[in-house]
Amino acid sequence: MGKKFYITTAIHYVNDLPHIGHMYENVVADVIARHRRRMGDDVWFLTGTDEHGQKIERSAAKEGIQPIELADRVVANHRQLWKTLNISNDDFIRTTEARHRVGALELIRRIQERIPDDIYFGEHSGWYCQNEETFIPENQVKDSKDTDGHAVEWTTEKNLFFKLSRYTQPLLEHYRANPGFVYPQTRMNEVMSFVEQGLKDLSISRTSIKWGIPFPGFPDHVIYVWMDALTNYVSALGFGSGDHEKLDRYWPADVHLVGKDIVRFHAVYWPAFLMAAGLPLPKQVVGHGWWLRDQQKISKSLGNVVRPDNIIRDFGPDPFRYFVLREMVFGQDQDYSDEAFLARYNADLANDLGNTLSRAIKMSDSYFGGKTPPTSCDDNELLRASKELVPQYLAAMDDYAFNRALDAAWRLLVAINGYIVSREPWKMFKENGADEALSRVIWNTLEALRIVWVAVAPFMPATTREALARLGADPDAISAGDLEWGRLANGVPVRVTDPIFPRADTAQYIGGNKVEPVAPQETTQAATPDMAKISIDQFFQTDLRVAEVRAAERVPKSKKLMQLTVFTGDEERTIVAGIATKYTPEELVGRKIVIVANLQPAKLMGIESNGMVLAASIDGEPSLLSVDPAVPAGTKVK
RNA sequence: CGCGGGGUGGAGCAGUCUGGUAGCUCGUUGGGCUCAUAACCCAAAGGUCGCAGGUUCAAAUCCUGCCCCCGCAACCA
Repeated sequence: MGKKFYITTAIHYVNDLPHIGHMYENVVADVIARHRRRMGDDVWFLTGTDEHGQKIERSAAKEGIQPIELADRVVANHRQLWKTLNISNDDFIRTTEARHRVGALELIRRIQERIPDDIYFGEHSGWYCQNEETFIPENQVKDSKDTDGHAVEWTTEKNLFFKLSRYTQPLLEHYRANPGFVYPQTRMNEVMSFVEQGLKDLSISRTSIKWGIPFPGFPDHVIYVWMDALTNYVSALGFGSGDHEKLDRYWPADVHLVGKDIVRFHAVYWPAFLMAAGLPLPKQVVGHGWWLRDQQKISKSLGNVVRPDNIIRDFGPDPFRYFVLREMVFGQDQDYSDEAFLARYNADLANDLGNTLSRAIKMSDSYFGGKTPPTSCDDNELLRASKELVPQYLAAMDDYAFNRALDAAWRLLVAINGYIVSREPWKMFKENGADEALSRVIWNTLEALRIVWVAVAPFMPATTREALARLGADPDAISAGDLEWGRLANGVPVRVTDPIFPRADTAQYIGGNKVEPVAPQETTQAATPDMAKISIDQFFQTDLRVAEVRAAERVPKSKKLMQLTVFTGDEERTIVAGIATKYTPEELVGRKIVIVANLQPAKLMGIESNGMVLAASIDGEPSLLSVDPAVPAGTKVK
């Protein structure tokens, strides 16, 4: 066995089905794993699921089932998807498994044993929502209410804390000594500037959540998020179990592959925990970018979640795997669309890779009786091209620059097509039959193509097997050595059959099969039938009035806010409204609008707002309600 | 001075770390080929690489300043 290589994805949260972002992460990890394996490494590839916490608890309660039942169901989906996508993980860890609980408890025990005051009982204060039984982040609290309108109160809870502050310097030293610890570089910079500001101690338990691992010695507390979730990377190797064979072999991890949003937790919290427990740190945290939809972040709340199930169903896993790795510059964000997929599918896979396979095999089949040509060739332009491009390909793979790696392979493909046209084998055959010169030309074509497919193998494992078999090559010969020139045997059968990537009719496909992402749910359109009906008395509690805008100015530094001075018939008052994206101060002054006059005052960007202007909102674009200019200010609206 | 990403031919993007003829896909135009999946090959048109300075023999690439766009965060009572 070669040197060990341990790679992990983040564990995915089971409150929902996986979307393209999860798929991408696991495919990237899989490509790296497959590549390392064939380079001779002893690879261990871990993925899994994060299953504890409030959201699961609540979703399960909503369905009237136990959290574990919900988790089991969603996990089955995850596992099925990874199977469908041909993800070659060696293990799958669930945070609800006994082995994980054992590992998490062991981590805490080791920290307590080594540095007793690194975990201490202290106070955590914040806005607590009774209804949701949780602390609400400061930025989601307005007027003692959270975003769902539930009352919150400033609460102090006694919690277990981890003395993260102590690790500010050790972490910085580690970063300086290991500049490649976080990749790409921009993420490293972010992490460093975050840590340089000084770290605060971390709350690592909750009493408000029941669905979790009980904190040792504090039966009312469960281990909170990161102290629980991050431990999966060692608990999956048997940490704390007594059987440390895998742990000894594979830890520390070579790569933690995660989304850029959680790089911080993997590059700060996790190494700090490990330092405290006296365990070696992972070698590298690699942050990938996000798939966007129409330039927007994909999120459940926006309702624009992309699940390219139709693409995978209709084209199989390999084209999808190819697409996400070819299209995205590793580390950056990238927009997803079915159209972009189809464009690449047709151009790269059908026209280039697939069609070249067809034409090469067909020629060998007709000229050489269904077999590869009898004569090889060890000096020609395709050989030289492959000698130049294969090292570029390998270097790009090492840099996680998958787009460049694939580009190198495709340049060889372009060379092959150019070579075919320049030699005109069909003419050679017509003039001189299947002579040695023709044999060399066709063999070169097949051999170069074989190398292209070997290069593509980690990306499209299933299709590669098929293609190599058609070429008369060994379907399993995809190791690094198989990228070398000269391995295709003479006189072995080739297989002419249907196109390996049939062209897709883009217009037809988009028209017929496209699954549009769910339209954003506009909160202002929430007039659903199940919305509780109110009495007319309740309605009249709202004091709606016509008001005249006397003055308007943008709130400095604010994108949306406009400060209005309005006349309500008896007084002037200040209202701050989020309409600056649509209206200019000039067009507002003098306008008659409708306001809610008896609203509690609120401060927005430091300005007190007394009331609310009414506006219809389309995709966040406000359109003010207005009345006939003749209606005097102060008129009641009902 | 909140954090980050981006501005490269009509569209979408590489290239920027490690300066040295500006590249890919799609689209457009003309030609070639008929082995192949209306595929493939060649050629052409089309770019002041956001702007302005600077460093350099040489800048898309390095430095400084500025402008614009997009996320996140902070505010759409």
